Amino acid sequence: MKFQTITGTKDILPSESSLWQHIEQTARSVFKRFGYSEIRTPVFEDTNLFLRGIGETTDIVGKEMYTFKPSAESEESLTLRPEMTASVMRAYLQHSLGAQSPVVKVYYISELFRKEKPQKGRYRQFWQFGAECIGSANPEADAEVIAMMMMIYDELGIKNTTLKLNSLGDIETRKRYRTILQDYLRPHFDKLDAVSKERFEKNPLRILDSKNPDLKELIENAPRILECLDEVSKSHFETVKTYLDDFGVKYVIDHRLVRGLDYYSRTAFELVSSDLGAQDALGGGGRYDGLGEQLGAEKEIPAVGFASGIERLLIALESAGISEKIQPPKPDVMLVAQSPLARGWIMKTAQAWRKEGLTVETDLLARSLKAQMREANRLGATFAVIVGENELQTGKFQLKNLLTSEQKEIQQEDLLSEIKTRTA
RNA sequence: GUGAUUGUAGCUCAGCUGGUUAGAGCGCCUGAUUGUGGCUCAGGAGGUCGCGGGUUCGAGUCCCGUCUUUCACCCCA
Repeated sequence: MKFQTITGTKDILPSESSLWQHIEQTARSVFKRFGYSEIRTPVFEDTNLFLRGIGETTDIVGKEMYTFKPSAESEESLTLRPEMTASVMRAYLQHSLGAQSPVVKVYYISELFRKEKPQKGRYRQFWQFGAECIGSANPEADAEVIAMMMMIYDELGIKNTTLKLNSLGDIETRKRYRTILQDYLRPHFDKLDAVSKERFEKNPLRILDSKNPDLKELIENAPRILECLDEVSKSHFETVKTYLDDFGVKYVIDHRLVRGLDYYSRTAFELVSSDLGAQDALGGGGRYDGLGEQLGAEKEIPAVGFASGIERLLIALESAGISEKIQPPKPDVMLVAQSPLARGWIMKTAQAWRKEGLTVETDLLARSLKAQMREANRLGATFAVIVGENELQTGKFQLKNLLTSEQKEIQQEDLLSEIKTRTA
């Protein structure tokens, strides 16, 4: 029996981890500059958290959750987290984070679990980085979150993206618009496809999202939610757009952008890339003022956030030719031993130099000098030091620069400082 | 869940209508006169042809099942 990864899961191998670290470091760096702190929550939660938070009619909750009982006789139901926002809000409420500071700004880099059929840019265990800004109802928060997300992509060098922007208004607006949309669609009901007919009652806004080309014209001519906005949402949206203009963040208004999770209100946004195939969303987010109350808060808790798929970002980095430029770190020096006695010396010296901060390689296979040199070259070491009986007796060492092929004789006591200055 | 698609050395792939010990490139290892890498040359290791059945004198090649890969629908990051 050969073991292998479960369908929809992936190993991140040593050859790829540099790229992952590069993405994570870039994200952390931007988050830090915006004053966001990291939050880490458990990978599993009470199933009800997601039922309440995400919405029971959504596909995520309806058919994509990994739900299990901690033991056969237990009443409890647990679920591997399919997204982070509900967990973050749960932590915010549980620890009364809002009582300590009026605005709580957190980010995460986490793995999530959804039992979907895998395809390009979609896995059953996948990674997201994202941020939540909790406590401000003002458009400044929306603008900042969007700008922060865009800055990460910008610093990673991602081009060919489109930022889509829309506003869903407040809850009243959505209710009102829902009726308006249904009234518009009702005379055309027979023309709708099966999926859209299904959505007509349950979630008519999703019909706008349909990829069916036959419905294109119908959807184009549908009444737009932006024209139905309440006054507060309208001016909120205008202010968000003004800030984005000021920041130089480019966007397009997309009337069809209706985010899938129930808790969104007002601002909704999505960053799409043409490099990605059918799953074209690199990241997305929006305002979710209603979530806190859904999870049991006494009053409305205004909040806005975004989430980005790391595997999808990887695809975009790949097609932009950026991923190949991120190389794994290379050793400063390879210590090459020519005899058993020399091997003892290089082991001790390697240990000492590593404490000094150098990246030092040695051959663990006791191979020939030639093989050790080959290894040094393969690893991309800057220097090789060849250590044999002569060196140990005379205290004079051959320091070879593998990048230039220059070799010179150095006194033992000067080796470390020479290598340090030349690799700094 | 539905519909397609893939599966041969570590990697990328050949293998014609079923026929003797399954190949290439890259990578890996060793060597090219005894203490020196990268290029070149020579040699070498490495494969239950996803797995299980079946057809056949004979299957990597045909059939069935199963798992897996990839892509799309659905949905989403």
